[in-house]
Amino acid sequence: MSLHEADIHSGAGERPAAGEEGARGRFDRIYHVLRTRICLLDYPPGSRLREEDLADEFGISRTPIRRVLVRLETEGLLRSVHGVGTIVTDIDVEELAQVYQLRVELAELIGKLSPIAPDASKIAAFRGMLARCDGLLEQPDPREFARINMDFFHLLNSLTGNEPLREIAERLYYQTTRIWLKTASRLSQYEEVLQNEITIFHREVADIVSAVEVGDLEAVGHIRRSHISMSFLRLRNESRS
Amino acid sequence: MSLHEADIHSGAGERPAAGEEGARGRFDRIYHVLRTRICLLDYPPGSRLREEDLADEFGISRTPIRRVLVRLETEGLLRSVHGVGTIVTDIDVEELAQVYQLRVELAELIGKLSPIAPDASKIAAFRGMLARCDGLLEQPDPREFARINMDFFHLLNSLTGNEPLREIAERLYYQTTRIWLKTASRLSQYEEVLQNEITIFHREVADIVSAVEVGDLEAVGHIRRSHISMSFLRLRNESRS
DNA sequence: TTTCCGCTAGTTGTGCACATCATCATGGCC
DNA sequence: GGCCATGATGATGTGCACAACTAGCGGAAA
Repeated sequence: MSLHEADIHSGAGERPAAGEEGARGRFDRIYHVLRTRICLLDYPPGSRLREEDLADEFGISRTPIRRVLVRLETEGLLRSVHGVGTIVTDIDVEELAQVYQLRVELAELIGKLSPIAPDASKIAAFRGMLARCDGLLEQPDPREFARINMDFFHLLNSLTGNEPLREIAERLYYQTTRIWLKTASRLSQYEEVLQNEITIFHREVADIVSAVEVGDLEAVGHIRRSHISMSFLRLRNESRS
Repeated sequence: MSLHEADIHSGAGERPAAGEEGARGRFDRIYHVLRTRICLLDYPPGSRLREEDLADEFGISRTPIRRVLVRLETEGLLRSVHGVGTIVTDIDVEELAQVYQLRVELAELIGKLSPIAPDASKIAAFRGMLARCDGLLEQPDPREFARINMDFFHLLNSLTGNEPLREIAERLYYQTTRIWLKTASRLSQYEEVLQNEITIFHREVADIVSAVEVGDLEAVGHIRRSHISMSFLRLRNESRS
């Protein structure tokens, strides 16, 4: 039944052979590239993605590109309209309130459902994240901030062994993460807000690293929960001003 | 923004025109049909779905069918392998333990996140569900049991206004609902188990209807939570015997 | 001047032919 | 007699041409 076992054949690799990649690997690669572009606002909300352009860029035809776009559409990041185009969904703070509510609840579950006790290398990864935050604090940059935030999320997500939970938390994260860059870039006191946000994020990372070091994953969940909640409230207040 | 409003034009409908359906409507229709077939074991685990057969059945080509299959694959109900076919995923009680854990937690959230106070028609729908359970109790049938269970889930899901939660809960539900029919059909004491399970389900519905009638949606969540949890434990015990 | 009709350009959706891949049967070689 | 190679077969994946559809522009009529 299980087709998952790696086939150990005789000579040259018939499988993805180190350098190559199968159809599934290419799908994942393009999917992640496009998702990152959307969340870093390389494709701003409302902009159009021409299927043929993407096909040319990745050196394939429209067909496999469409698979990726369909996936991104089900995730809520795109919307394809017949005869019009494939446009990046616009997002609004109020519309994301429900997603944030759900993320708050799920954050706590990460420390409760099948928690994975972090080993030495994982703890090292957390400390490395803290170091990146130090650098960010000295040299603030919104794009780099978004990237670190993303990497930190994946690291946190790896603390639970519950795969469905990981998948869902990831999906919700990518539905909401754009909103900060979008609203912040339109604020007048942009520099101040960025610096402030980075400072708060640095504290969150420091707190969580402390909790990880002593192996208290439930505490990680609580810290994370409160920070997601507060982050949303700040966002809401800023967008109303 | 909202394209959801029904267009009230002059004469003959330019939109889906009552009888017709757009590409998106057809997608949903076929998607639901196939999902139901999978969950009712019309397509048993391990069986193969030929894209061309499906294309012929629905009177279209392989292309739009593939969209549906890709979706069902991301939901975890199918698995397409190049050169082999698209096969219905096989499921195992132990593998679903994590999904059940998550469903247990989410069940409680339905009563907490943006609960919708049920109006008269909704309460009537719940009572109708109870009536269907009465009928089922007198004339046990596994397939009908699965159908009622499905409808009851959707009714419960409509009690929360949190759309992301509804979507996720639905996805997890359809990942797990097949397992009961599959394991039960292989038991020796099939009739007894079915009768017992229906009796318990009838109690659950009665309890929840009572809670809905007094408008206590948090209680609904708690009842639902405990029943999902116990249902999984029974399943696990039965499959081990 | 304004409004409405229709045309054109451009995009996604669909159908079909072919490429790619895995499985299985078959036959020759050791 | 057993084993490996090889081709036939049938499935999904890909590329391409065309259909369906929308938005915008332009011109003619009221």
